[in-house]
Amino acid sequence: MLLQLDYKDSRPIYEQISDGCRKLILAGVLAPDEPMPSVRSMAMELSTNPNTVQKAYAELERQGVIYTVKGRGNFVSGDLKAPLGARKAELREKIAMLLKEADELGIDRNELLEGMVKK
Amino acid sequence: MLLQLDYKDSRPIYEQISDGCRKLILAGVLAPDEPMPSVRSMAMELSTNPNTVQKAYAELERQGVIYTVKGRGNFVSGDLKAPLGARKAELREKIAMLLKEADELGIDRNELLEGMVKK
Amino acid sequence: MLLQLDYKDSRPIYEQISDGCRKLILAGVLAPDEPMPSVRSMAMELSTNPNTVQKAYAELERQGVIYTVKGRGNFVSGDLKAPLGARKAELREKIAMLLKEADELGIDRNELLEGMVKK
Amino acid sequence: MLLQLDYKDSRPIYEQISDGCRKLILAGVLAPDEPMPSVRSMAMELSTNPNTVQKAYAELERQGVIYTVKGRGNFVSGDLKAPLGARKAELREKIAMLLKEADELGIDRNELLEGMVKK
DNA sequence: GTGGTCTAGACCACA
DNA sequence: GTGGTCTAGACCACA
Repeated sequence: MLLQLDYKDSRPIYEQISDGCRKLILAGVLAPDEPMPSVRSMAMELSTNPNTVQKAYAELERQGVIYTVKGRGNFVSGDLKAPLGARKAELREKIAMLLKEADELGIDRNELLEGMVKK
Repeated sequence: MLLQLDYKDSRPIYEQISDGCRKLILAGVLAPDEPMPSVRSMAMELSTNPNTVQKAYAELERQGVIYTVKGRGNFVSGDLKAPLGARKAELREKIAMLLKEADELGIDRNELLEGMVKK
Repeated sequence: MLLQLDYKDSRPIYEQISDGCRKLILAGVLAPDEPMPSVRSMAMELSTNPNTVQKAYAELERQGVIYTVKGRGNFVSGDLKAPLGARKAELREKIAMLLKEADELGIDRNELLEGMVKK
Repeated sequence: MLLQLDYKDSRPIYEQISDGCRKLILAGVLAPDEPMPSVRSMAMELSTNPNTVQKAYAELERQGVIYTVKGRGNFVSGDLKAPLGARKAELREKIAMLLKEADELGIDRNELLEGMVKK
């Protein structure tokens, strides 16, 4: 796995793990039905506690990004349309809030996005 | 003050207060050198702990948005150019990160910003 | 609180707690915006670990039955329509599955429900 | 066999197998004294662990649904009255519990069963 | 081997 | 005071 924990990050460790995995999975780096690293092995790799990884995986399962088979492990979800759509909606909402604040500060949206988006 | 606390907001109370005040001040709703509501009165108004308002004000002072005069209270900064510029840079950086994630998920930037920005 | 843990129950403790609380709340025993017992106090009362109660409360928050205010505690949700509706749908689905199995075994639905429902 | 495992099902694999087989047998799809698929072949067919199928068969034997002849295999019970009656009682009890919860939530039983039972 | 639950206890941010 | 995170470690069911 290509995950890197950052102790300066304000997000808790379990969230860095779930966010990182979700990103990799939704980006297609991990294929559907492929097994995730086991809770224990990922904990070893990241030098963290298995409970912390478990919490991250539980969140991913809740989001529909992975599924758990008892006694066998965790696997990348077969259908990622829903979680991908959900994430897209989240990104849109976050950007909308930031742009709204810019409006209130009198900052022009196009100026704020200068160089970030092709017109 | 036109502040409204939202307990479903994931941000802690003190941050909602400092974010809200900064927004109002940078948007020009509160004029430079005007006095801020006292810590006590704002705590009363928001039904929250004075320590919490204190923490919010400390953050605003750190950002240069307000200044404190011992024994007299807190006042809106006379020169808001620096904090306004800093906030603008923050907004840009946050949006950039969100757009980068969208790229990685294969979401087109223009599609993501659909209806949020005039072309 | 009127909660009783049952160690013979196959459900894990945290689920007994969340199920029990949800039942009490949705039944109207606890009023909206009333504070839940603190994580620590409920753990004491049930002679269980605070982490276990926390897990139960996290589940209730996810279901929209309670909301958490950092540093203040957990409170009964103000609007219980959604979780009540969700629970009703769950009950319907469970009953439907049981009735479907009865059909397959050749058991008449009306006979199975004998004495449980007024015609 | 017409069994289908569902990894999204919350029941463990062995229980899905025993539930599924019991359903087929009690519904008359498999005739009394007919041989069950061997543990090995069913494990192959379901791509699961033989231990898991073994556990499912043990459960079915305990319930009187099948019987085991050492060295020869597992066979559908000759007399299914007892297990059928037991299952019916189980279904009744489960439904009764769900209806009781509905009562406590103020949901009308007839409304909950809407469309599921002829009056 | 796998994940799931639970405990005891520490430490933190927040109000 | 409150909840949130994390660790270390035990024990269990399941495959």
